[in-house]
Amino acid sequence: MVTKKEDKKEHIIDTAERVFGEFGYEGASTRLLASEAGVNMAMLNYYFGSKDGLLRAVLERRISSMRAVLEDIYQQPITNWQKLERMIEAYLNRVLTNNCFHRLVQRELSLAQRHDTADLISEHVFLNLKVMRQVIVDGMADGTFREVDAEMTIASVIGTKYYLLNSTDILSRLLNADMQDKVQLEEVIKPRVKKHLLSLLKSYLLKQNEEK
Amino acid sequence: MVTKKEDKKEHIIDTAERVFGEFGYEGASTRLLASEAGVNMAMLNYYFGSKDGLLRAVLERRISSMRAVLEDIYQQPITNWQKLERMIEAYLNRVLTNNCFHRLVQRELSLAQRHDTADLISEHVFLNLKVMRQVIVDGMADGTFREVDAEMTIASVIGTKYYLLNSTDILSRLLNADMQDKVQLEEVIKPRVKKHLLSLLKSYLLKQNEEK
DNA sequence: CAAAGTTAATCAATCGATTAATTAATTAAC
DNA sequence: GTTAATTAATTAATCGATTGATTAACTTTG
Repeated sequence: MVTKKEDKKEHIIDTAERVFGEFGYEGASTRLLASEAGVNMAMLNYYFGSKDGLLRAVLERRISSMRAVLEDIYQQPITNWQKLERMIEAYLNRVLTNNCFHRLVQRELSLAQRHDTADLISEHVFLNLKVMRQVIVDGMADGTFREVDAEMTIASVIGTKYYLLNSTDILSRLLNADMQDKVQLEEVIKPRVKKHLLSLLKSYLLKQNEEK
Repeated sequence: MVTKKEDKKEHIIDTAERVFGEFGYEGASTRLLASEAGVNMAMLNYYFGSKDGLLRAVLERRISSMRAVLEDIYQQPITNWQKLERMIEAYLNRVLTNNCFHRLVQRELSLAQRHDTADLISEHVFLNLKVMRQVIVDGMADGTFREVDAEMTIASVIGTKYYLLNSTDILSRLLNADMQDKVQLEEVIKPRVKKHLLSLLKSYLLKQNEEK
């Protein structure tokens, strides 16, 4: 039964995603990874070859799907503002739901001395950013958006989300909400970020933001 | 001669700040830290007690001064917009210049399983954010700012800088500039971020942003 | 009974930390 | 001032613990 083996692999990857996210790559020992997943330590090497292979498996599982979503939105026959709206919403859902994963990604990217895996992510993330930038560039070209620094605007959008994600502790205090709590995150924080980002971008990008 | 000893300690802290920033806390071994600083490994424990003590020394050196700067700006007899302007400029100068340090701080804060030192930073950063938030709250109270989500607005400002700092590699490609290069960072990136953030906040916060 | 899956035991390497011995710097004695 | 005594600074060697990885034996599966 292939299913059972694949289920086990999936379970290990699930666990590793969380443990890597909580402890960092260096901080998560193979023994910890194994015991958290409830398997023998040797199984990690049996399935993934090495600790690095496990990290790669964690990354590759999620890495490509995000761009597919963005590309799909980009192709839709809607206004550039609507595209931006949907992209932000899609990104927000991804990032805040699979928060362990995105924390892991962000942390590994921030290391100057990186693993080979970092380049793997780097390329994919870069392409994601380019799609989002293109929407802003298109919007400026067709005259619906003001002339802004497209790249920096993207950086502000993504930066807001990553900051929320990676400084959970501090922001929980500032926002008066427990961001560790999945329910609060989903029902309070997420709508709040969404509203904020859209309102921020609306007043910055859209020319006709006086009438409403 | 006390100076010589203190110079040596300072040199070790300087080096540790960079190495921790590049490799992460777990990734930077005591042997590496020592050899990069050009001292015997035992000297680290002699001066700082432990690896953790060295990290604490790195953090404590910079941690308190930022708030002093912000508090000073907050007390000045200027408009809230001007306060915000100056705070952003001050923050930007700090963060982009001592980038290794701020990368280190952010990375340690993003770990769910943290060192005691993380709480030390957490408190200070939180207080910094509160001061900046207060400026926005004040501005809304005196009617010069629109009614916005003050906490989220702060998150966007800090988040922008955070993202620039921690995804250097990707953003260098997106911005078409080498952010590792100190000169370009100082003369190209910094003014560009500054202009972007101020222009973004201006259109979002200030009511009279039509005339100019 | 052959292949895949799983285990406990163990590998060398590296981790942070400490030791005891040595050198340099400071202080005290005269 | 010179020298002896005392403290501080520095070194190489080594500590036990833990790291990622591998082995060989064992169990399950098809």
